[in-house]
Amino acid sequence: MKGLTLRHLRYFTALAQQGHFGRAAEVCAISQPALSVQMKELEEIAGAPLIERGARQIRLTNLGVAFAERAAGILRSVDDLDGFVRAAQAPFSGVLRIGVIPTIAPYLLPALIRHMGQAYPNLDLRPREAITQTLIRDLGEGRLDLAIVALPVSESGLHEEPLFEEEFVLVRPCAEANAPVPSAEGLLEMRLLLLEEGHCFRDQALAFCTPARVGSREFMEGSSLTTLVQMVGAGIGVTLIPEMAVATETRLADVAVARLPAPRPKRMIGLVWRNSSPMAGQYRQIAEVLRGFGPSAGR
Amino acid sequence: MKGLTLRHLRYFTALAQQGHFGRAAEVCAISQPALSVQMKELEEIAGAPLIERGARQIRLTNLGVAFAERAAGILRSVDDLDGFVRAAQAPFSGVLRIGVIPTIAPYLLPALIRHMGQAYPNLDLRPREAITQTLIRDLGEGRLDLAIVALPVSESGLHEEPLFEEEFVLVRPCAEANAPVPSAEGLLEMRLLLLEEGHCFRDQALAFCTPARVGSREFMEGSSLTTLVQMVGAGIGVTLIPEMAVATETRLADVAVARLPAPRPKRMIGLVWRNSSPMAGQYRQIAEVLRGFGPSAGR
DNA sequence: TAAAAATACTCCATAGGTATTTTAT
DNA sequence: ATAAAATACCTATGGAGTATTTTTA
Repeated sequence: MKGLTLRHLRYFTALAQQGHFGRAAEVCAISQPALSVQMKELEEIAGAPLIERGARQIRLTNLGVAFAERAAGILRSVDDLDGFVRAAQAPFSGVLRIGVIPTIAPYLLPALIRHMGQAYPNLDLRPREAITQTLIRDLGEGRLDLAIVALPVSESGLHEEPLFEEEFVLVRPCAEANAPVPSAEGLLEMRLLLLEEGHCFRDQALAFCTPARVGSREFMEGSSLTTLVQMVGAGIGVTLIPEMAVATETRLADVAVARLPAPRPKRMIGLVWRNSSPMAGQYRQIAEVLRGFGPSAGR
Repeated sequence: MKGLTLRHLRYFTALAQQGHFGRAAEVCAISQPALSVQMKELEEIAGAPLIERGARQIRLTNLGVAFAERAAGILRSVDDLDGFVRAAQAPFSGVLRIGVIPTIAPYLLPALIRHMGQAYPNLDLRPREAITQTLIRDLGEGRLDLAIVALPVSESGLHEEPLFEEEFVLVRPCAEANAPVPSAEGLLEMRLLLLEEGHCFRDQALAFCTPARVGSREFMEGSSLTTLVQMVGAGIGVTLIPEMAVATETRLADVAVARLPAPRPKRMIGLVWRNSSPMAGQYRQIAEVLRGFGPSAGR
């Protein structure tokens, strides 16, 4: 069918419906000769007679009738594209693959999923939890649309949209609840429990202590904040956790939470996308929604 | 989707596969700028971003991916049209609606259907039995492709293709088997059994007797040749039947068959189609096949 | 700086218009 | 003679080419 165009099909289906070149041409808003030429061309392309031409009236051949049905089906699919795009184009609709770091995901995602599911039933939200490195790589390679991580990521080609700042708090065994809050240097004297390598929060917590030279000291490591807090509850040491994790993690643990002295440790949480993405406008709207879920909301 | 063309979809699916304007353009056998312009136009028509443009590589948006899938489906349907037409175009294939008069159908159709079904398995033969008047009307109005009737029909717009001549024979009770064969005039002295009004064969049989002035005589009437022959067997009268009916109708009846004296009554059986039909070539081939089923074959 | 897409322009193929002829009833 | 489609011819839109600029990594 080399050279076949949708125009041919549109005109032909009109002709099939009207059974008359003049009227069909009118329907197509073209002149009768123009339609005549196009139909002749169509039969040439198809390599088969589709139209039975009589002087007073025309009619389709059996093949023409079948062809017209198929053509109508194709045109329907084409016209459906329009509605399809419009539906997908509606804000907060379609697939949205979003990655979140493990020290945010458990505290943000439940509320986010609940909220988005109710507010935007046409949005197919697909969250994933992974460490920053993985998220950034997947984002860059197109396997994610958005990532919620701690800024900065400083990856070329990615846009960073700040969402909110999040402070870190000290978690101690209950027994020490009334002891004075240690300084950054003092923290290193205690047994500090940290997340395992790869988690950005590990580095962020360590950064707070760095002024006092971390050196080669050994720390207990855990693979989740829950683990760390439970270990603190067992009296094994102390740890830092981000503000948003407090409500969830300290509920069932025998621990005390204390704000640290200035300069308080904190991190900036942000939304990241490829700056080549044409959906930036929508992503900014999503950022606005996310700001409503930040720790400032609870303070 | 005003202005959308198959070209847009073809180029876009190529771009989706290649992920690179230059290579996609090469695949499409056009220049890179040409592709670029078309894709920009496509996004304009779609009213949504489909392509995420980066400096080193491009990638489709989520919508673009979904769009490409749909586009590919449409293109597949379009390309299928080709094979569809080719299959339908093969000689002796597709639907063939053929009408046959009742005094031919029972004797011709079984053999015809058997033969065509074996020889042309792709032919969807749809036979119908009706009187000439009905067949001609349906043929003219496009509800039939072909009709097998007695010629001439002399209907404007219809082509008449003669197939074979068919003589009429006299059917008498067995008891009269050795009586001399009556002349046309003699027939009228006997009780002549005829088909009911509407059957062309009734008129054809009467025409044979007309020289002797049929007048207002009363005839017994039957609705099928089988009925007439059975009545003859019961001694009620005599009748004329067409040559092709002899084998079938006289097998189980107690009757004798005799050829009539010259000028022997006969009729020309022909194949009829709209002379506006572009399938005339194929119909002529079918006429050739039908000639093999005529009475001359059995003589 | 280099690779890739977008833009600018030019040309030509072709869709479509008007006028006319052909065809079949 | 008439209605309808085909043909002839002309115009203008737009698809595609080449050359060039812009962009971003």
